[in-house]
Amino acid sequence: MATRQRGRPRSFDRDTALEKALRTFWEHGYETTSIADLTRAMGIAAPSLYAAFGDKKTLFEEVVEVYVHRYGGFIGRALAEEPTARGAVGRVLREAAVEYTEPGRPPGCLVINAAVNAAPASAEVAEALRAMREENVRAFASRIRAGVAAGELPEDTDVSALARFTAAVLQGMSQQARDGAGRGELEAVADAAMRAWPGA
Amino acid sequence: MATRQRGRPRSFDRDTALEKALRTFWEHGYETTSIADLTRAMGIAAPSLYAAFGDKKTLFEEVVEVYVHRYGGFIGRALAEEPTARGAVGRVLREAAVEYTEPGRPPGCLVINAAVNAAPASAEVAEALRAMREENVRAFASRIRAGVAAGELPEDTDVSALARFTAAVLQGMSQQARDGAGRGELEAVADAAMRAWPGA
DNA sequence: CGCTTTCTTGAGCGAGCGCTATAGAATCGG
DNA sequence: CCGATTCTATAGCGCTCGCTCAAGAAAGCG
Repeated sequence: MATRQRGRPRSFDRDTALEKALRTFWEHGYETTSIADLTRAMGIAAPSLYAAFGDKKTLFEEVVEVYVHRYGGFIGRALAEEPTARGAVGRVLREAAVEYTEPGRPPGCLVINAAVNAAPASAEVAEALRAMREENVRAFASRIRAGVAAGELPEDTDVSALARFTAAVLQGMSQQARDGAGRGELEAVADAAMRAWPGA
Repeated sequence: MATRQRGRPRSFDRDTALEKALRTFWEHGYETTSIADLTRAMGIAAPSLYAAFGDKKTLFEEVVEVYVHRYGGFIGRALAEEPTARGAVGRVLREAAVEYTEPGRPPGCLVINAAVNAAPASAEVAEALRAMREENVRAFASRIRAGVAAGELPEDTDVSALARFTAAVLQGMSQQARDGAGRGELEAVADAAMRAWPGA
């Protein structure tokens, strides 16, 4: 069919505007980004924003979806592609040092930092990000457990402790990045963390 | 002298009200705590708050001062009292696991978590907390450097990397605590972190 | 008892919040 | 061209924000 669109066409590019919103939320967080901040960054007026993206919470949810796909994929790739658990987690941390300090982007991780301070009205958003962080812990644990099963790591390895430690380091690196730490400093943190692994 | 106070006496206890404000800021953060939240928690009306504590930013500064003295002292004590750098940092992390999950308190650390998401209007407050975190990194580095000088740690120890790693773990532990991690889980993170030390 | 001083209370300021009603502009099918 | 449709732009809704004015209450001093 390809029935042509009726009515007045949209005067802005939806993906471009969404990316602008993403950057704004990434830099300032969910609650501290106002609709006025968004419309300014996106170059559109409020009614256009609401027509194209729904309300603030819905827009943020779409932003998170895009963020995870476009900027958070390195974690899943490292865990899936590296042959050893140690290599996988080491690559996650070292790549995080790069990702979190990439020039031309807000520093740190949106999922980690965008809803740390949330009023009760934003509890759902904060909880959604918290669940994603918890899911990361589970992914680390799953990969480490596979490493134990494969004989790569000792049988008595405390899998969940190592997974939670990895997540804590990642979160610490993200805040350090926001506090101004550079790529080299974060890489040193990542290397230090890997020395905590069994048989280092 | 002891000139008695003239005029109507204050109807609330200043220290008690300040502690209530401290808990509220600790739990919800600087920007996401409103004056209405504070007056409700402190049990006083807005003009009384402003007369006794100044504006919101000034009140927060006093809250931070009390917080550091009352709840943040364990870091300085551990660094000063332990005979070795390794023992000092290990004690900081293990005590943090306890402090950050103490029942009857908001989880995590106010200095680490209260101003992660800050609008430009609160930039000064966010920067003040950032400076305190940076000061912590320097304190860790100083103690570790002393350990190297004392021959406790190898000459080629990367002092600033180990210091920044410690700070990152501490910050990660604080966020994990806010995300619901228990004392035991955080202690496991602390123990894991200490295995990253030279000669572990 | 006044008089002064200090605090409390209630009301409300201007500004910004998330969000939307309304009217006009731009494109379609016919 | 006409009407239907879908977007944009202005303006403003009710609400909350940080903060303060004005009036009254409670204390000490003479």
